[in-house]
Amino acid sequence: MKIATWNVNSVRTRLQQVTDWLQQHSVDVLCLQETKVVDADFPVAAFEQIGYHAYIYGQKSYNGVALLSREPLDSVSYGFAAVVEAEQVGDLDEQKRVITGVAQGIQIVNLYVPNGSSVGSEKYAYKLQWLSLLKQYLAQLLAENSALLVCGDFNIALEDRDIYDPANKQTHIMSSAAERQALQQVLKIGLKDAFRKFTEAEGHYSWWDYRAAAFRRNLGWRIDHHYLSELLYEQAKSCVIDTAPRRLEKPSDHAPVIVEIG
DNA sequence: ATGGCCTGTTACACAGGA
Repeated sequence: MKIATWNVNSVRTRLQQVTDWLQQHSVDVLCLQETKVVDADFPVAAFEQIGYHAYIYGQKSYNGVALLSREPLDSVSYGFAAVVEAEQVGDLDEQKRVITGVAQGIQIVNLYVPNGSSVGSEKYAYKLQWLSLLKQYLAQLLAENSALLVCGDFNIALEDRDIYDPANKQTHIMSSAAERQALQQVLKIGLKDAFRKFTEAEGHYSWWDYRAAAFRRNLGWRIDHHYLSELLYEQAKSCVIDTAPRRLEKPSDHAPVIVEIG
């Protein structure tokens, strides 16, 4: 079973690229982030025409996540509040960043973690608070299903080898100590990085800034991840970043990451 | 040293991204 994650930076702008990619790769489930569209305007038909069911959770202009699946998914739910007590969630579901569903028994969680803007900002505090709630949310899901896959755009590079230049990591968003610690706390419930099961080397990234010819120079960050529960980690067969779509005209700034289970 | 680009909005610059 193949599951992919891809921050497409607007599903409408990237529609042709995403449908082309699906037809070339025929993954079982594709998790999209930054769809940037309200549900009524999501291009559902374009995906149904190529054999995918679409489960969408969007908002106007910003954020937005979706699950595209060859087979219908079971138990699809939207936001933290489907799992965690409402008083714990507070306003953290206002931005549409969390969707989950079950495919062939695997609980697939698709996340768009807040960017955080800059270290010490209000958005940064929001990001850390959001990650704290995420831990509760995932712990509860894992207690109900030991086959848990958590993927998406985490906006965090966990290790220095995940960054082209870690020189300013402490002050840079996506690599500060507090962000890394917050994500480590989440992973402590029993999740492991699928990519690092197969690849130890540095220089593998999933996001490159549009500016300064960053992709051509491979000045990137690995911030899009597949985290697997122990059960699935043992079954993982491969995990690769597909840089081909990043080379196209008008690409997303992120590349898709594909994991194969069982 | 800085910022460089891209998307969506009811826009004709801005916020937000990372």
